[in-house]
Amino acid sequence: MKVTITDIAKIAGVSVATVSRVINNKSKGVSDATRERIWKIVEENNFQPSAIARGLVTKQSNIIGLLIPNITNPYHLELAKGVEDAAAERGYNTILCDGANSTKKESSHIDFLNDHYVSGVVYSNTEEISEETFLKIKSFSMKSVFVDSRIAWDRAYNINADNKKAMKEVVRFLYENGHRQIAFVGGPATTYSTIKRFEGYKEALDELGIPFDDQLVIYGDYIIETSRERISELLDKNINFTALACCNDMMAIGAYEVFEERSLRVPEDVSVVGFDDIYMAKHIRPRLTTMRQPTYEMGRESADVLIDLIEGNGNRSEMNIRFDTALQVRDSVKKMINFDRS
Amino acid sequence: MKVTITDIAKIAGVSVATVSRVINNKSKGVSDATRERIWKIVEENNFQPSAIARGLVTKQSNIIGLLIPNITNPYHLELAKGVEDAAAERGYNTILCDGANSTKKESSHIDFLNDHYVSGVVYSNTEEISEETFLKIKSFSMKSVFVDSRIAWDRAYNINADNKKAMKEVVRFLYENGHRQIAFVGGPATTYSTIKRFEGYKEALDELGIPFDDQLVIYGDYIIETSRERISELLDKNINFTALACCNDMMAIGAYEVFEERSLRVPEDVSVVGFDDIYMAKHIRPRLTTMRQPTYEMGRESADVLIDLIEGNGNRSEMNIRFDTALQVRDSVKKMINFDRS
DNA sequence: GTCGGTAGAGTAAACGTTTACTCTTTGTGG
DNA sequence: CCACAAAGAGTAAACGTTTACTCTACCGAC
Repeated sequence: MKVTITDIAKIAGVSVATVSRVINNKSKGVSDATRERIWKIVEENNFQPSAIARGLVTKQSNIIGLLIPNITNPYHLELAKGVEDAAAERGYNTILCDGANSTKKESSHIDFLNDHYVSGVVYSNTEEISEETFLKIKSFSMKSVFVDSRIAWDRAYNINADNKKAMKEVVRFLYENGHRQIAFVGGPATTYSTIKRFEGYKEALDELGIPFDDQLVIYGDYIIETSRERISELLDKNINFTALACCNDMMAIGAYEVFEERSLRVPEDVSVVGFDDIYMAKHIRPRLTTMRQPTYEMGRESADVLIDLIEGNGNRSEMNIRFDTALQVRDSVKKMINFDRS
Repeated sequence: MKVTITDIAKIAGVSVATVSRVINNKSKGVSDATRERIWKIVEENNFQPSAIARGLVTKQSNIIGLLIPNITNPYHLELAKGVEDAAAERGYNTILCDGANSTKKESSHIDFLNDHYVSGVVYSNTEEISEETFLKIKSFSMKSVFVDSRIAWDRAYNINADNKKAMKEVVRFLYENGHRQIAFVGGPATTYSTIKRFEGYKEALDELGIPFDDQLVIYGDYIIETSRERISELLDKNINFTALACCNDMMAIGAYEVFEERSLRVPEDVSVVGFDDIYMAKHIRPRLTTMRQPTYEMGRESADVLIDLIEGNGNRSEMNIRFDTALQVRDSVKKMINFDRS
């Protein structure tokens, strides 16, 4: 049988209220002597207050939720680690929910979190969030922070990498290495990160005086398989390009595979740049040149912002937090002889 | 304000008990007419019973926990997906806890799960579990299932691949391809899976008449980095070997990298076999030949066994469940000219 | 016509906390 | 020495369910 606060009170010969005050570190209402005595008894009996009972009255749980679209993408995992670590440091537990790109699952996860009085939730890359789900989020009392998204809601904090700037940098880098025909491999076209990165791509092209060719723009799904399909199709159309700017590393891996099947060498025949810098990027061959996002840090920041919000000490004026990225130059881009340079 | 069972009762003009009977699908005590009427009201107001309040009285949560040592290993993720899917199908939610190889974290996770009346937990590969933690597990009322472990406890269900047989097969395969000097790259030497695989390695050697050389046995940590170190050391000692039998794919990836640094080609100069068949195994180059575990299925089975246990309909006589593995032959093993064959 | 059984429904306790309110004792300033 | 504040501690309601027990009405068998 589990030991309860009543048991402790009985042993100590005090009321439950006093025990409650002690274990919650309320500064008032109990003498130092009693306090110490109770702590001792608590420890001797290793009493753990029931999170459930407490939750029932406080309507708080010291739990935050984290909703990610797809657990198999290492990017989200690193984010999750960041969220978890930062939350743990502040005394919160994290419940990881894998939305698995399914609206139904997503919705049921949110219900679950709400039922359990989860104090807040971090939504990652949930661009495709359904109207119904969003209504729920708004009506529930859980605080919300959005990563890799841009939610038009005055109570939504948004945390993103500086996607536009990052992709501009990728294109410039490619340009400086002599590439002029650069294809853009996006995630879903409705996704905030992809939209922003496309803007960067286009803007860089403009600034560099490279004509935009919409045949060089394809959209995948942030996963290997669809990337393979799209790139195969691109190849089938016999459109010339010397480099690929991918919106994440998984799609770059897909590209590697297609090129291998077609006996095209990376980077000799075609250059590839990824995005994210997942763990695997430096372990595949050739090592992937990629735009590193501070994923772990972004996760940490998300949790911090969320918990500030929950605890009401959030006087953050800026609701859109942006992180800088950094290009990791490795072996997947060929330095071409650049005829344009004077 | 959240709508409660009392609200529903008021609207329907019945007692809360009746509403409770309806939403819990109790077969007795309420007429069909009333039942229908209440369901309608429940849906109109989209009432969700508070999991917290319910948990307080039932001491049940319809949640299971999953404790894994290291979330960055894709193997555990696949397991997690299996657990989650199977649990979801039976109406349970899963809380994923990343032990991060830390006893302290592990212990606090268990407390957390217990506090929340989690009905049961799946422990994955927690060989290094501390005495204290184990005492906790035993004393708590949560049901337990262990994957990739072998816990000596009469109430512990153990779920494993047939590790010994699997590793024998790996060695035989290598032998058949002409390899005679086969190094064994284990995880932590105390780990059940590594112990069993080592047994298989040794037994295969015996049966094939290959003398055992303990210099060819090294132990890593199931992660890339330590594998690199250990294999570097092995190479430094100038001990001859033509093939590596690794206890997981991550360590095989580590091997690839060391060999590359030393300008050794896989498989021309040295062959590598992995274990697990993680997602990445077919995406690295050369494609990794590896012993596939039905990881996802094992996750599903774990959840199923656990929930049977929880719901008390578990008349499983066999407490040790074993899964078969299957060798995935790809490109990392060289077929040597085999002088031994007649 | 009475008795017993049963279906439908209500009553209230219980789960383990937190917390607003109350009570008692002690200390302090004038 | 009195009035009053403050510190220490207790009382009991509340949180939203489930469930054992009770009650009523109706029906059928004898």
